[in-house]
Amino acid sequence: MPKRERHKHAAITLLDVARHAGVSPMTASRVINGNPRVGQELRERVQASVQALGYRPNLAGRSLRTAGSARIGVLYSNPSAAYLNELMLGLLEQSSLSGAQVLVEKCGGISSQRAATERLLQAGVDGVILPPPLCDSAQTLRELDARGIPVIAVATGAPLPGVSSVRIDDYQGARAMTRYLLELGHRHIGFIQGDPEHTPAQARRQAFLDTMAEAGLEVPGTHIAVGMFTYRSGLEAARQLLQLRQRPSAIFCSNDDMAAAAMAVAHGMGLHIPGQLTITGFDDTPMATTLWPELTTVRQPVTAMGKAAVALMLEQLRARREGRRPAPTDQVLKFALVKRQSAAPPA
Amino acid sequence: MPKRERHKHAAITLLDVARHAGVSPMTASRVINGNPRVGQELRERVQASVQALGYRPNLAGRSLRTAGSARIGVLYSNPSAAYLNELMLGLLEQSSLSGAQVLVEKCGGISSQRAATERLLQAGVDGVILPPPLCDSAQTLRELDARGIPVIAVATGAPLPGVSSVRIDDYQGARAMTRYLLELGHRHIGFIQGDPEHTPAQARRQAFLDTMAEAGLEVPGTHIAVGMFTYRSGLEAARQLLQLRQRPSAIFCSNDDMAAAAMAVAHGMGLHIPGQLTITGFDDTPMATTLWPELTTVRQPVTAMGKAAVALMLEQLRARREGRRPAPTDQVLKFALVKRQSAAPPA
DNA sequence: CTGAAAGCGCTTACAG
DNA sequence: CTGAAAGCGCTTACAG
Repeated sequence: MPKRERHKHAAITLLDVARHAGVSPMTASRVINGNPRVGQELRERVQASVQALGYRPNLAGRSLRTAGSARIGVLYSNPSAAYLNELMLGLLEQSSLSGAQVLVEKCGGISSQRAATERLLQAGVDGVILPPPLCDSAQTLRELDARGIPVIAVATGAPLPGVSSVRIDDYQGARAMTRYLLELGHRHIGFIQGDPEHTPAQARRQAFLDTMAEAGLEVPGTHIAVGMFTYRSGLEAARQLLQLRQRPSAIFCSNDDMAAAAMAVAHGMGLHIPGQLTITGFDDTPMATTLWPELTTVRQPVTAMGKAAVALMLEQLRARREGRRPAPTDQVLKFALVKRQSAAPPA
Repeated sequence: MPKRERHKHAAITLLDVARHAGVSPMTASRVINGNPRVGQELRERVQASVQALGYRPNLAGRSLRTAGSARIGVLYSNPSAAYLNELMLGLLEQSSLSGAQVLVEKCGGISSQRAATERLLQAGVDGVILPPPLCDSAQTLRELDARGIPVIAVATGAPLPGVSSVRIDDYQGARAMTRYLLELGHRHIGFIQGDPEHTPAQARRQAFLDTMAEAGLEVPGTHIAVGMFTYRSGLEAARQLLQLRQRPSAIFCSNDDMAAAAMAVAHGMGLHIPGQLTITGFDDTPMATTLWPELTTVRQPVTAMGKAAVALMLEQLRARREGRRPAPTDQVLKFALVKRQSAAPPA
C-alpha cells in the first residue's frame, strides 16, 4: 500500500489491532473498553496486540457513535482569570478525551444571563456547566431546568436540592486549616473572608468560627475582615487586621489572592513570615507557589473538577438517552491541606 | 419520529440544513466551509437555513474525514504552571475545534527527553509542539527531524533555521517597553534579566541595552541583575538593585513573576509604586492584574499562540498528506504594551 | 456549479 | 462469549 507508506506514522486503527490479534473488530473494541464479556484468552491476545502496535483509539471515530456529538455549554460570568483558566483546562481535556464538544458563553449582568442562555440553547447544547459564581444563581438554574436542560454546578459551597454538582467540601477544608493553625499553637487568629454573597465564602467562614468555638476560643469581631476574594480587597482587609492593637499571630485568608495581598502588607510593615506572622490561603492557585515564602493553603483540584464535571454530564446525558431519569449527583472531590513555608508556630 | 422527540435538543445535522434549504448535503457542506464554487442563490438559501435552524457542525464527524485523526504531541519540560496552563488552553481549544487529538508528555532532564519522545512516537503522533524551554533544545529538534516528524517551536526567542515557530518578537517587545520608560522620563533604569540560557531572556536583554544605547544612555553593569525567571530569584535581584547607592528610578523585569517579587521588595522598603519607583514586567500573566498596583507589562498572547501552533501544525500535516513539502514558517504574533498603574514618571 | 457514492474509525444493536 | 452488519456526521474524490 504505497499510500500508507508515504506518511510513516499513520496511526494504528482498531482494525489493525483486530487483525494482529486474529479477532473481529468488535472483540477488540470490547477489550479496549473493558467490557467483561470476553474470554480470557482473546482478551490477552488483544491486549498484547494493543501493546505491540502502540494502539491509541481515535476519539473522533468513537465519539461519533458514543458520547455521540454531545454538546456541553459553559456559562461563566466573572471568575478570576486564573481560576477559569484552570477549570477550562479540565473541561477541555476531558471533553477532548470523550469526544464531546464544548461551547463557551460569557455573560455580564443578570440581564445578559438570559441572552447567553438563549445562545447556548440555540446552538443545541445538551447540558450546561456552571462555574462559580453562576453555580449559585437560582435564576439561571430555574431557567435551564424549565427547558429540560441538565445542569452541573461547579464549586458551589451549598449545592441546591435537585441540582447536580462537583465541588470540594469547603466547610471541612476551612476546618482542617483552622485546626492546623490551632495545632501550631496559634490562639489569636485573624480571618479574611471572601465575597459574602458567594456560598463557598460563607462555608469557609462558618467552619472557621465553629472550629475556634470548639477549641473554646472566642473570635472578637475585629478579627474578621471582609474581602471580596480580590487581591486589592485583601490589601485593605490585611491592613485592618495588622493595625489592631493586639495583632493576630496568624491570618487565615479565604483565598490565595487575598493571602498574597496580606503577605505584601506584612512585608511592607517589616514583618517576617512566618517568623512573626503566619499567613495561609485557600485554593492553591499557581500563585501559591510563586510567592515567597510559598503559601500554606488548601488545595482545590480545579482541573480535576472540570474533568469530573464533563464526565458527570456525559453520564447523565447518556442516562437520559437511554430513557432513565438520572438522579442529581453531588460529587465531592478531596481537598488537601498543603503545608508550605508561610505557616509556623507563633513567636 | 418518536425517538427524536424524546431528547428535545437533538443537534441539527448537516442533512437537516440541506433538506431545509432543498439542496444536497454536499452543497450545504461547501457553503459552510466557505468553498467559493457555489452559486449565489444556493449559497444564500443554505446560509438562511443555517441561521434558522441554529446549525453547528459536529466536529467529530468532520474530523473523521478531514484533520482526520491528526495527533499532535506536546512535549514539555519545566515551564511555570501558569504559562503551561494558558498555553494548553489554546492548544486544547483549537484542537477541539479542529478535531485533532492532543497527547501530552512531560520530561525531566535531557536523558528523559529521549524516552518521552519515544512514547509520543509510539502513540503515533503526526507532529510535535515544543513549548519553552524545549523549543530551543537542539537535541530534541534533531531527533524529531531525523524521524521525519514536523515540529513547531513555541515562544522561542531565536527560531532555528528549518524549524517552524510561533512566537512574539521578544526583541521588539522589550524595545517598546524600554522606550516607554524613556518617554516617561526615566534615565536610571535597572534591568532584571531572565535565565541566561533561554533565548527570550537573551533577546529581551539585548533589546534593553540597544535601546538605552541609542538614547545615548550608558547602563552601568550594576544596573543589570541576573534572575532565573522565578519569583524567588526576582527577590534577590530586586534587593541587589534597590540597595545600590544610586537607586534606579525604574526597574524593567524580564517577566511578571520577577516583577511581582520586585514589588514585594519595594513595598518592604516602604517605597511607593509608582510614586517613588516604577516597576514593569513582561508576559502579562494573570498575576499582572492580581497585583496592586496592577502591573504595566508586555502582553504575550499565550493562548492565541497555542491555538496558532495547532492550526499551523494541521496546515503542515495537510500539506504533507497532499505530497507537498511545507516550508518552515515563522509565525510572529503581535505583542502589546499594556499600560497599567505600576509605571509613572520619575519623582 | 451541483450531486450520488463511498468511507473516515468506531460502537450499537442484532444475531448466534 | 463472539461476530457481521449498519450507521454516527461529515467530506473526499469522482462524475456530470
